[in-house]
Amino acid sequence: MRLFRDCRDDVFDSLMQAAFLQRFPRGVELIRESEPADMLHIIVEGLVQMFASHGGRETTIGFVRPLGTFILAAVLRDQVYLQSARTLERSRVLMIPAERVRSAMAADSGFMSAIVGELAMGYRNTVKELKNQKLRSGPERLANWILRAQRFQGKSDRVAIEMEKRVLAARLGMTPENLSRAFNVLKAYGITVQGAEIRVDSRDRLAAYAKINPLIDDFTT
Amino acid sequence: MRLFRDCRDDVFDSLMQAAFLQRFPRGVELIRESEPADMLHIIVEGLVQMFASHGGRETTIGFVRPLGTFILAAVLRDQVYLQSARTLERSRVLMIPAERVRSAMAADSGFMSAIVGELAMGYRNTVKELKNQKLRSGPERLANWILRAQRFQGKSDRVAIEMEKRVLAARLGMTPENLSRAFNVLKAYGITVQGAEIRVDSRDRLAAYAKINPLIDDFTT
DNA sequence: CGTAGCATTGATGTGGGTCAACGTATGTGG
DNA sequence: CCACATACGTTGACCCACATCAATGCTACG
Repeated sequence: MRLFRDCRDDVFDSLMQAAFLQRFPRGVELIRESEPADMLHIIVEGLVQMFASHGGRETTIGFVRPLGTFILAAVLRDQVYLQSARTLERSRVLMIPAERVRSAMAADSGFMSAIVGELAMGYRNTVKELKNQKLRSGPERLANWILRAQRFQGKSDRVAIEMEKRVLAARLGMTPENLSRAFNVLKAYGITVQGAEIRVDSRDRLAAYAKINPLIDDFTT
Repeated sequence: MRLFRDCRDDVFDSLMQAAFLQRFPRGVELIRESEPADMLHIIVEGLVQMFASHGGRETTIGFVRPLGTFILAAVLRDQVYLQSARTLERSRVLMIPAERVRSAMAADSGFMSAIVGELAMGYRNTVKELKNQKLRSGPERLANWILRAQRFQGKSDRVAIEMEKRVLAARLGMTPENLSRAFNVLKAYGITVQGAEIRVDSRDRLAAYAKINPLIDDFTT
């Protein structure tokens, strides 16, 4: 994977020697905010939700899918986690002790450079997610999600919802009830839902409503 | 400053040779989102607001005060800015060409290490700001701001608002109207406002309402 | 002084959360 | 294989936080 591409062999071995790969069923809390960051997690398979709580409320901060990492920033600063993580699907996670990551970084500037890139990308994705949340309405976020899923899955006018709707709702920062209502709003723009399948009558009409913005939606920049 | 402490002398010289220090009056847009990241900005004096726009709306993402930096992540990835920045006070800003920062990083692992720390801290502060916004109500955010300002300014029961109220409102993620209302809400917890001065009758009552949370409020962790 | 911008207050609108009821699907045990 | 249980999904009613709009008051500076 990208993170280890420029890693020296001995450093890589040292990391892997201390690492372990573990399977988790769905709905498991992998880390909890306020705990010290003792492991770097790399998600190999599945889907993980990052969230935070305060005063009985909870908010979704983002999602990690293969081969993303968390929580790199806490590991690097040797601090507590600011976020919690739970699996949304059966997942496989590679865990590397934080201490090893820090010493590998000190020993191998190629690895450190990769870490910097990964960290910067995570940072930028968080900023994009924040903009998505604060500058768009619920139905707009859904419209953009559909367009992205369609691009990702192929060019058909059918889009499969590959997770439970309640999970999609959380991912889009809304309640399940409001997700239903958001789908109803999008009916006017040629969207129909049948179970786990979405039909897109007119990509153009949907795109006009969604107001695609590369500074929010592009996951490579 | 911390960012250059472990920097090799020749690398530091190379950075400073290409850098320039500039003064800006209040209300100047220093960078604009979607532009390529050509300069790393280090704020030496003053106050800068980071914000983003989309579809006619605008949202505050955070604030930078001395000796913070922006936009490190964009500079490191050689990408466009995702945020815009404007001065909220007269400010002095040190600007270093992005290319120099990247080559200095490649040449000097001490500097790279400092960059990693700065980037991770910025990342974590953004996450805290996001939690502050999404998990607290407006009056709660104000209460926490008052408590922090009080700690910062001294132990008196008077707290000075050192910026225009409209600026404070933006910083707290609300409109000026709602800031007024938030102050009214806090009357019940012993807060009175007189122009630019806040009086805190009982720190304890305010703190109980504010629900201080180190995972949101501490700026060092 | 007078005026322009800032601050406050009130009225109103809206997005989205919450609660409750009902419908629908899925899987399990008799 | 059916019946029921359990969870998920949808819909409607309602509420709350906050934005918006409009009017007025305040203050500061030329």
